[in-house]
Formats: sequence, structure tokens, C-alpha cells
Amino acid sequence: MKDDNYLKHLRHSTSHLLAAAVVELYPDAKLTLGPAIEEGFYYDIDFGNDKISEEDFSKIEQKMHELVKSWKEFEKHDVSKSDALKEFKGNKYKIELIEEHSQDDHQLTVYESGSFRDLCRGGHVDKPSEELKHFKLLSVAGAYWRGSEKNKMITRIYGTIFPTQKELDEYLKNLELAKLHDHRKLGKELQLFAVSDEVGQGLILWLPKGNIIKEEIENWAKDTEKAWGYQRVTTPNITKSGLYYTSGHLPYYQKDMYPPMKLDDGEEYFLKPMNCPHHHMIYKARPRSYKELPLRLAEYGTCYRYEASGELFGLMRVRGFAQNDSHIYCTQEQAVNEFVQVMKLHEYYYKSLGIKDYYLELALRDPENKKKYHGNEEMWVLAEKLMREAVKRVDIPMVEKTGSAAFYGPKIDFIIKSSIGREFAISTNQIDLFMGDRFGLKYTDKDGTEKTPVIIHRAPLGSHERFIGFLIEHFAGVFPMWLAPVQAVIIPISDEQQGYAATIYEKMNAANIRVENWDESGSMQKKIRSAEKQKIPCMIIIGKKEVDEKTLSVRSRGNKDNTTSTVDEMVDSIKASISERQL
RNA sequence: GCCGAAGUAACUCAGUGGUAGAGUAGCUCUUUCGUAAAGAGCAAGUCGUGGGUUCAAGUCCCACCUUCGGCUCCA
Repeated sequence: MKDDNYLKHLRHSTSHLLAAAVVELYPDAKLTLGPAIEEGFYYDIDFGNDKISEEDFSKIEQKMHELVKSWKEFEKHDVSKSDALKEFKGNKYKIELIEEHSQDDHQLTVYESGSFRDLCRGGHVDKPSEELKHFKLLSVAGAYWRGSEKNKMITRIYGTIFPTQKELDEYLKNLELAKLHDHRKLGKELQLFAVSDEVGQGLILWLPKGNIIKEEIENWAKDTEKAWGYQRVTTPNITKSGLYYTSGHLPYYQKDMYPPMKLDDGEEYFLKPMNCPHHHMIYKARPRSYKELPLRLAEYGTCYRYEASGELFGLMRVRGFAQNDSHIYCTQEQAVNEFVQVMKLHEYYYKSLGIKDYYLELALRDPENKKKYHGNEEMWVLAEKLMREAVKRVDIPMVEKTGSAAFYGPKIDFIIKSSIGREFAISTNQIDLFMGDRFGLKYTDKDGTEKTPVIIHRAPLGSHERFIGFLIEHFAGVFPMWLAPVQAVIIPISDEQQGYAATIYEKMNAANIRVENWDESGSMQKKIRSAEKQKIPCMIIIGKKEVDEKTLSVRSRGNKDNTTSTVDEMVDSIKASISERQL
């Protein structure tokens, strides 16, 4: 049995092989780093003035196959700093690494295979010539040296390898299959959304069918959040700049905001990039008592962010979006409990949709770079402590990530994996001890003193855009009945059944079922094909037999076997299926 | 924004310097069909946009726009 560690070694070893082939073919290329990653490996290489594209892959792969024949093993050599500096003297990246590693008294090692030597800390297979066979280079990309956009961008080549050809073929086949379930492809085929050059990049146009999904989700959120003690509010899409100076967002995020409108009152108005300050203003609309807390204000708030063009991605990263947003104002004593409830609300939503593959990411500040963060030390420590306490009370796996906190506090993101293997941060949550103070929010406590409330930020359903993008892939377009844009379609076999079909249509429509009557000319077979392709859950076939017997022949999506029922039974069964949302 | 690639009809795609093509969708007519594509015809494209090279550009060159694969970023 080959374990994960073996796969890691196999992949890292192949990155050496890739590097070896590249330096043979491109003698000026400067190697940097070549780690194994989850599904393969990459090597970052500075090609200097040479350009490389996927067209060059077959040539490189060929060279790799050729070189590996002489790679009997990876031979380890301990080297001193001065020897290492000598050996890699033409390569500024390796020199940087050598300087860095030798600083913390790290023993430098060079691994030799065939005639190729690379600075490396190890982790290889034993018999490269036998094991490094079933690999493939996948894509070429740019990557900043050491991950910082201040550095030079160098070329990254991605590839993968498996122990057997069969596993490699399977992996490649799955990559192809995933493309079929891509939300951008399905969104077009199922006519859910569109974008238009004339409107602008990253601005989503919801088509009638996609809008049904959007409204169903929104209604669900309204019902659910009402039951969980939220009150709904509505706030405008623009606001004066002052609000974002108060929050501290403006200096920090201005390049990611649409530029302001200057009005003749001398004010600058911005499109809102988030809803928080508006909700704070609602909190502030009158004096608050401890008796009102926790106060939970919720809104599907439309926000605009001027995301960099290269970051836009289907529905997942857009410039205009409607956020399932809410802010909970509570006392410090209530905060943990409220945050636990927020986690539980997430669990309820995800369970209802059959989403199982998710985890939490606790985003902490980078202790090396405190300038980036506002607020005082105590506040950061306390916010983190409260959130950790809350997370302990739910059963969701969590990973920690330093350096990715918001500027005003740590946060907990829900990361969901879509069925085609992409991961998305769908919801960002915070116990915020910073903004209450900034905005001068107060409540009068039992003893008559004024206190500042804790603010909890949460967005379990993310934004309509990202969440529906995720759902399209999660369901592969096969939406459950309550979300299906068209729930049933009536297919009369010939024109003679049109009268009966119209009667059925009227009844179903009156029962609030999203039904279409396909009574135009064309073969029944073709209509069934088309209904299957649109993934309509329920096809109602009507021929002479059904008219005579006053019945319906019902074909379910993806299932050739029909059942016979009456209209009333049909309506009841669809209604039952719709209500399955509430688990 | 950065590195790389791509953009031809509504959609999927063919077209390597010499008169813009196919399938699907659409429209018209015929067909009235029993569980995933009935037949014929019609219409549809400033070949992403703008420059340039050439007797001649979808095709070659430059710039820009948009999309895609990544990087960086995501309040």
C-alpha cells in the first residue's frame, strides 16, 4: 500500500527530474523551489529571457524520460555554507535560500541524481529510474518569488505523477469530468446567469432561471433567520466617505473600491464594499439598552468591490454581489454563546443542502508584521480567545493560518470543497472588539453605565453569487426540487392531447408549481432529451392512454422508468419533494 | 495588477496569406410521433476592437478589450 508520504516523495522527486530536464534544454534557467503539492508538484524557475508555454511540454517530458534512466538513486551530500555558495554562485535564488537556511544552523544538503545536483532538504523515492514513470506536465503559470507581489514573477510549471499509469489516466479523466460540472459551463447551459461586456467585468446578470434559485435561497434565509431571532433591515448602496474613515477601511482598501462620486455638497460618496458600517448606523439610530441585546440585524446587502481584473472568476469572485450578511450586537458575556449559535446556523444550512465537506480556518495576525493590524494587543488576544472557546463547542475541524486576519481582528472562515475539488471560503465570521469602539456604539447596562457592545459578523450563505456558483457545482446542475428553476414539464405526445395538457398545466400552475407546457410541435423523444439536458426533475408525458384513463405518466430526471399517477397525486408528490428543504 | 494562453454565427467548433464553413439552437413548411436528436428549406458572422505589413489578412506584426490556467489579493 502506497501511503501519502510515498506520494509526496514521488512527486517531489519528479520535480527534481523536471528541473534537470529544464536546465538541459534551457541552460540559462535558474532553479528556485520545487515542492510536492496536494495533487502533484511544481517547480518555480526563472527562465530569464526565454519564454515557455505548454507547447514545450512534450519536449520537456521527453527529456525527463530520457534522463531518468540514469537516475539510480538520490545521493545525499552534506555541504558547508561556503561550498554551497560556491556551487550555486550564479543563482541568486538559491543563494538567498542558502543564506536563510544557514542562519538557523540548518545542515545544508545537496541531492545528486544522475548528473543533476540540487539544493534540497530531502524527501525522495529510492529508485527513481524505476519509480518516476507515470508523470505529466499540466500547466505553466506565473508565480511571485517567495509569494510576494513585490518580487519578480517567475515561471511555475505544474505537473503530477502517480505510481501507476492507471491512476494517472484516472486523474486526468477526472480533470476532464470536472470541467463538465464547472459552474460557468452549467450556468450558461442551464441559462442561470450571464455577464456582458457592455455592463462590465464581474457584474452578474441573473437570468430568470438563475433568479429563481437566488430568490429561493433568499426566502429560505429570511425564514430561517427569523426563526433564529434575526431582524431584517435594508440599507442603501452608497454612502459618504466619512463612514469608511471611521471604520478604517478607506485608507486600507481604497484601491479595491469603486472610485467615489463627488457631489455638489462637497462630499464623496462610495458604493458600499460591505454592510457593516450601515448596520452600525442602525444600531446607533437610538440609544440602546442591555435589554435589547443580543440585537441581530440581517440583510442581503448588495456590495461592490473593484477586484483586480485577474482575480475575477465566474460567480466565485465578482465585483458586485449580494451578501447574506448580519451583525449581532451583544454583551461580552453573550459573545461566545452567540458565536456558537452562528456556527450552529452554518451547520443547519449546510446539512440541509447535503454539504459535508467543509472545515474552519482560524485566520490570525502575523506576529512579525503587527503594523498591518489596528487595535490594541488585549483586544486581539481576547477576540481570539472567545472564538476558540466557541469553536470548542461545535464539532467542526479547524486549521489555523497566521497572517490572514482582517486588519481589525482575527476571523473564522468556513471553507467548503465543491464536488469538482475546488475549495472556497464561503463565510467569514468574527467576534469584533474593534469597530464598536470606532463607531462609538453604546448600550446602557443594568447598573446604568454605558458600555460598548461586541459585534459578531457572519455570512453563512456567503454571497448569492459565490454560494450559487458553489451550489451549481455541488449539485452538478441537478438541483433539488425546491431549487429547480423548472420543477415539471408537460410533454403531450401529439397535438390531440393539447387540451388535456392545458388542463394539467392550469392545475399545477395554480398549485404554485413551476411548470412549463411544451405543446409546440416536435417529437416527444426530442422534448424528453431536452428536459433531461435541462435537468428538470419531473417530466409529465401525456398520450392517448393518459387522456382516456385521466392519468399522467411521470418520468423522473435521470430515470427511464415511468410511474402512473393522477394530477392530485402528482401535485402532492412535488409539494412533498419541495418541502424536503426543511430537514 | 502580474506571468502564460485563447477569442470565428446564439452555443460547440473547423478553417496555416487567395470568394467565411459545419453541427446544434432559431424561423417557415411537412411530420403527430410512447420515453435522450423526424425531414426539407430559410435566415444568421465588420472573424473581440483599433492600427500596421501585403496586390491580397480570420490567418503575419503591434496596442487595447474580454475570457481561461495560475500568482498575489479578498473587509
